[in-house]
Amino acid sequence: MGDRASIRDVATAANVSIKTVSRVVNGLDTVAPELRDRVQSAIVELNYVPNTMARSLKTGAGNAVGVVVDSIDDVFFSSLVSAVEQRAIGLGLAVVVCSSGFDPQRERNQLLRLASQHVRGIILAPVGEHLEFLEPYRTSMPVVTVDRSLPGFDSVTVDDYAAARTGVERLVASGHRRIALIGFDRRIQTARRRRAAYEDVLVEHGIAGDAELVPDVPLGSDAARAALRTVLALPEPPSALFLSNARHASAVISEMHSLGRTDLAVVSFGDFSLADAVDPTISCIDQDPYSMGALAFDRLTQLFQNPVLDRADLQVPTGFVERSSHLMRIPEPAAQPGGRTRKVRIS
Amino acid sequence: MGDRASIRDVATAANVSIKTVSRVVNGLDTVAPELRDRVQSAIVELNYVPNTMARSLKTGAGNAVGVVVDSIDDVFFSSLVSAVEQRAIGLGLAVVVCSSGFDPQRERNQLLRLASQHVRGIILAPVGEHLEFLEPYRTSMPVVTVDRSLPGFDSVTVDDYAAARTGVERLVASGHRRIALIGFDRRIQTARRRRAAYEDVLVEHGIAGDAELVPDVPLGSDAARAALRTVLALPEPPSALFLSNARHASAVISEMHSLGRTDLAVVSFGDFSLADAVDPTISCIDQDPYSMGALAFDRLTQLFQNPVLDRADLQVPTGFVERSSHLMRIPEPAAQPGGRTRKVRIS
DNA sequence: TTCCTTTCGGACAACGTTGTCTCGGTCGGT
DNA sequence: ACCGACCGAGACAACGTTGTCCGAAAGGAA
Repeated sequence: MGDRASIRDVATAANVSIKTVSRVVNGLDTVAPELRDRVQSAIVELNYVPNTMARSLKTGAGNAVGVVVDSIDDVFFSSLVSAVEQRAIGLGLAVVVCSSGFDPQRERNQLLRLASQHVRGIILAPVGEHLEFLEPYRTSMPVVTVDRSLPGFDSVTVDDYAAARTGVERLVASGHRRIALIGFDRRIQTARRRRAAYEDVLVEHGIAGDAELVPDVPLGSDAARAALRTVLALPEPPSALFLSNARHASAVISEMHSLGRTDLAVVSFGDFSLADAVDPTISCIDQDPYSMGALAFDRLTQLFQNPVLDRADLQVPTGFVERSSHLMRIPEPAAQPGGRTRKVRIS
Repeated sequence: MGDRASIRDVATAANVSIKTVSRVVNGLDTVAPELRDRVQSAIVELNYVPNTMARSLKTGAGNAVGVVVDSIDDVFFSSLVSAVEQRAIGLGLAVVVCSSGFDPQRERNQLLRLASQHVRGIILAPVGEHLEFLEPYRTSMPVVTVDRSLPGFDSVTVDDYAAARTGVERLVASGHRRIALIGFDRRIQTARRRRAAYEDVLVEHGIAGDAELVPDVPLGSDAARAALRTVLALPEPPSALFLSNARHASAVISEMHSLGRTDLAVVSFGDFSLADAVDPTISCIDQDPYSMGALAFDRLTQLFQNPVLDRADLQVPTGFVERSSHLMRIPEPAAQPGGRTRKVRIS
């Protein structure tokens, strides 16, 4: 009662050998119907559940996959994790979630902890650049990176460069020449790629770049809000925003509204809820985190079956969710300093 | 190389006994410095990580906690899970997340699976009413419910009734007498409590109830959108909405905007991002899911130390985030059918 | 009836770890 | 110098499970 029933208890209760119970539980071998019934009723009577840890210890194969992301409390990653978990259920695998908090040291701890748990494999949004310490475990514990790639690892990403180009080009097509990039963090690979796309598009259109329009935005929504205020306070403020990061988009939009600056053209990298309800509605590059999670998990299961597969960099196509914000016009040259909200009726 | 190093490999490499390695790894007993160094260099050389499963098997104590929620892809639960994970890191515990998908059968499977994994304890947003099958495991695996309570289990909730009363009273105070409740699902305990509060407030103010203003809303954002359209199509449509569920709030707000019906007064049970950016800004009852997760985890750790603690029902205080939507006035009696947006300037 | 084959149950070891026990060695005290 | 006490290290068993092997029983054929 106090302690849990083990296979041994079931065996004595059913008056059979331990091995017979094991056979019944796993259903692999044939057992006489009479005995099978005895065993099964003993199982329900004793509320026996096989000890997965002992089983995994014996068989060597774990029964869980690990997921390491920046934070679970992030629309992008929670959707991704959700996809992984849905898929994992089908294979009877548990999902262990860990957050790296964007700290390479913590990421390392989490990964080693997952290794010690003998997880079957890992889905990782990498932070650190140096994951060589994983090498000894890679054969028994494949790793697939998501959102960001890492040399030597399978990855599931989007074409950041191309998608970001699309977004910036939409803004340029609406006539904007002062476009701020909010969400840049040099530590993040995707942020660097998106910035490169941003700068290339500007150059191709003969628009002068301005480093002040690309503030460094570390984690946290406060930083994004501050970044918005900073660029708006510039002598030559931007007329458009390219939000390179879904994590910060809500905060920036919220700050725009509280400042009454809804006259800015906006494109967000990453869709988010209510993007279609704020005024103006926010045009987004859709990353489809759910598909990314599902694809990463599928790739992981392929690696389970064949660990020496050639590396693959899988890309999930992005979409452009056409709403209205990217069409916002440029204000007249004689802009009122510190002017109030200016709304533009769209088509 | 192919297989992972075990404590035995370390022992032979360092030329000591297995037990000595164990002592070094756990740092419990004193080991001669010379031997300790030998062992430690063997550990780094072989990339040894102790096998947590074997350890747990031997010691009997698991090293993970399970979390079972409706869905991880839900702002409320992802925030809650995030809090649990943050806390768990500090104790070196892994977090296994499972979604019940609001299916009692699936919830049962997940719980039994967690039992078979010998998790240390479980944080559960209960769906099913009958969890007696957990009884045999409760002493070795405490359970704390969150968001919803269950007879016989510790719980962390909010005072749904009182909080919902506050919300509905705000709407009544603004003069509304036709208030729709969107988000009701009879299967959900909190939904029932919030509905009770809603009805009590109406009765106390002499307002006639109308079952048509309380459509049944099953899961999924489509259902919430449909429910909104249904109540708005009523002969006597509501002038105010009480959104009893954060999960559906975004969908309803989005639908309001796409229908151009931003003239409705709104109070949402549960805050969400951009509630302060849509027009009108949405007044919310704040449930503080992060605190709920943290508190549930803390309670769980108390139960680890003392499994026979008296049951406790912990309540996290709610706040009312005063924005503007609950102040929306009633349209004049001569309402224009299908009228366009009507904005009301607030104080 | 006897032998062979088939079929199914059980004893045993092992997965990697830790708790218990014991033993050898060393140090200090008298 | 001898004895006792203490401390550090190793042998052994066990956690719950499964894989391997073997033996026993039963059934069919000659």
